[in-house]
Amino acid sequence: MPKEKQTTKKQEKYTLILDAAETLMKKKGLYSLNMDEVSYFSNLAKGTLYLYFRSKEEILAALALKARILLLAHFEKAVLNENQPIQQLKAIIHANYTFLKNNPLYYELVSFYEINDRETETEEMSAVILRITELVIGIIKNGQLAGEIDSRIDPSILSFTMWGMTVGIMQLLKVKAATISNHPNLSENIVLDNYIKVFLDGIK
Amino acid sequence: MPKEKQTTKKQEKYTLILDAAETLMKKKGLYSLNMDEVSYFSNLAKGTLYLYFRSKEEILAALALKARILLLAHFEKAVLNENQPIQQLKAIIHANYTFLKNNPLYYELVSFYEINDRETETEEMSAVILRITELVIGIIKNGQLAGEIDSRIDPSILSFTMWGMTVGIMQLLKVKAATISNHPNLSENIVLDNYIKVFLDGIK
Amino acid sequence: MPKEKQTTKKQEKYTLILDAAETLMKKKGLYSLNMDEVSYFSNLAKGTLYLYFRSKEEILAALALKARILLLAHFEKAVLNENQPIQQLKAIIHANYTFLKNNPLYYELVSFYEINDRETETEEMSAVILRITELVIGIIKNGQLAGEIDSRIDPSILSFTMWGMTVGIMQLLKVKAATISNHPNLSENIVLDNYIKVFLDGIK
Amino acid sequence: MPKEKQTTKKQEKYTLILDAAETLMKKKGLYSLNMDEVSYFSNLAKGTLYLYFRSKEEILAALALKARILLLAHFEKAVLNENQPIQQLKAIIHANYTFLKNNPLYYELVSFYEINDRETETEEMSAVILRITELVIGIIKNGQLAGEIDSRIDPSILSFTMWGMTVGIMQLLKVKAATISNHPNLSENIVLDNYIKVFLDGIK
DNA sequence: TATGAATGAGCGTTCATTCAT
DNA sequence: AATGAATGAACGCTCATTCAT
Repeated sequence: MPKEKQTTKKQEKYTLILDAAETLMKKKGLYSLNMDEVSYFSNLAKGTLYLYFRSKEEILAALALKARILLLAHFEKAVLNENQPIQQLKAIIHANYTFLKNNPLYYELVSFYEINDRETETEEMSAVILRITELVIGIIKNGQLAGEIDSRIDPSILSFTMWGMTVGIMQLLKVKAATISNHPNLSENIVLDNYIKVFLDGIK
Repeated sequence: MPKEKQTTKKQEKYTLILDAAETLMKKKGLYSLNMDEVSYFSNLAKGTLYLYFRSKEEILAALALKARILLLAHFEKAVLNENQPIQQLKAIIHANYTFLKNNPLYYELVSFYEINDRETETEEMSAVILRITELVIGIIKNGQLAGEIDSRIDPSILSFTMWGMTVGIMQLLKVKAATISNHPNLSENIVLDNYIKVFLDGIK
Repeated sequence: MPKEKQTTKKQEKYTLILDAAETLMKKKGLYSLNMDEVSYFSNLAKGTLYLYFRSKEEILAALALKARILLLAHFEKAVLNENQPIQQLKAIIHANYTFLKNNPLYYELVSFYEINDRETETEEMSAVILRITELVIGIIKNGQLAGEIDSRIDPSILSFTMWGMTVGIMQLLKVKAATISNHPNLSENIVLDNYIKVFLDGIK
Repeated sequence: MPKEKQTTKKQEKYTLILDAAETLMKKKGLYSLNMDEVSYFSNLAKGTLYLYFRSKEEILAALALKARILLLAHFEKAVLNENQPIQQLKAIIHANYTFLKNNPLYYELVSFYEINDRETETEEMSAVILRITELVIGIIKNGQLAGEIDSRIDPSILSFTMWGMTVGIMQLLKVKAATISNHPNLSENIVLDNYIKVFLDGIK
């Protein structure tokens, strides 16, 4: 069998396992993933899982990577739809929100590794976040050139800050969903828009 | 034995257990707390633990409450040291940061219940968060009266937003501590100050 | 304090405990009785329970005795209402059935000690069963004298047999209640009457 | 390894566990079975037990099923040895008795599920009881055709009644073994024969 | 490469009984 | 006599990982 084919086959199983894990997590949540079920739903023996992933943790990390890549793609697409830097930043925050809404599991995975200091975070994973950061830095620089963003702010620091704030707001929206919907004056969109307003006004 | 003394003794055991749990969590992290070790380190039989707490979860909740109360106290003290609303908000964010630095476990406990929708969150626990919210709302209102904060922003929404953003930034500082310290232009304080600047400029 | 009064008081507590245990068992079943709840519902400290009963088992035994005494009383009353031996036996079986229906817990207690060979069965408890046996023996003898019951059967053996068969039928009615009510031709009364018929025809 | 062999091996372990459980129950009684000891006596890790049985309860159920099947076989064999319906019924009751004597644990298991309404009673288990019922019904019908059993009695009701009475008598013999052997006029056989006589006379 | 049987430490919780006060 | 805090063995069950085949 040619090596390529083998690699393809290997890749297939790898994906198979990841898909099973993902399906299971969507059904039962991030924390109740267990190898027995992954084995069952991937139609692979339990031992086989360990030929593709050194541990359960590694499966999680792989999914987290996938989630980050998807988020990056989401951001890139959102940015392309806009011309003005400010609108692009806005678009990114909105993309973040829709991503959270449409892929709660992926967002949870992203947060999970953002919040907890996992020792398994690989360079590959960090690289994606770096690309997100660079995307944002680029926009900020453009905004500063266009005079729409305060030039005294260091772009990379701002990008960093923006990421932290936005993740914080997203978590708030997720956890306090009930509180928000019960409040008369509140809605998720109002909170989100308020955040965007404060942020954009803050960087002018 | 007078009833008072007994109550004191009971209180002592309660604290003993909580202290043991706290020490253990500081050593091994929030998630690896287990009743066997709590029993061992508190010099109490495992069954005894259940005379003071109905479940392991309740121990966690008690510690989370303690953490929240401490955080509130921290905030109140910080606010008292300042006269101007803007300075007070700044002080709160700084207090949040020093709290995180000095009591990482407590901060983790606060976050834990902020991020995960625990069913065990009691009214008592929510009440503390409410008091924090009200503290902030009060300051915002003062700031609006003094013309230092944009009057068009709803105070309670802003308080909400501020909480989300700040928690997000704190997590960022915690998780990305290594990244930050490696960066040449970055330091935790710079990120923090940048956040504060953006936030305060944003609400002017 | 006169000794009598003390005894009375002692008796009161004894009854208190038994009542609490009974109430609890009615609520949650024979097997889930636990000393914590007995303590709580009797308003007596847990240690106090052990001043009146050497063990939980002893509480069970006391209740089983009470149940047997009540059953005996039930039988005696039933017998008094009839003149003819055959009718009296019939009445006893019916009394057994109504007792089961009205006091399922008591019946369970009676059965419990009939089915399992409890080491705690006291002479007092056996004595009650003996009195039931003797009651039945008396009736059988009368029936034999009256020519209504086959004289060749030894009365005490028959009494023994009758007790076994009846308890068996009662259990059947209890456990197979669902099966019986689903069956088109069956009802508890039909089974009971059939049993009575077979039994009475069998001893003629 | 051929699949057949594996199945055999799997079957062997299943049996191993069941045997360990059985041995333990014979030693210490139905109720004190625990998984630690089953693990120890089967030379299998505790986790392994759960590969073959979903729960402790399932082990009990499996043994109860085994007991029922054995009892049915016992009955069928007893019936084959006789030609006359009345003799066959007699043989069944005797078979019941010898079964109790030879396999007290199995009998306890049969009773256990007869007395307590276990939610785990499977269709397979009910099916065996049904076959016993049908065996008896068939005999009764034959007896009625031959004019040896009262035709006015509904066979299925009678079968039902007979099962209840017989189980009751067996329990009596088991629990009151001591009482019986102490009595001058009594012996287990006398009680049994008396029961059979009453029953058979009753259905004529 | 693939299997899946086997492992066994680990977990949270219960509860009858004891005993110092 | 009365208390109730304290005990600690016991229990059923889970699950990531290993390894002989």
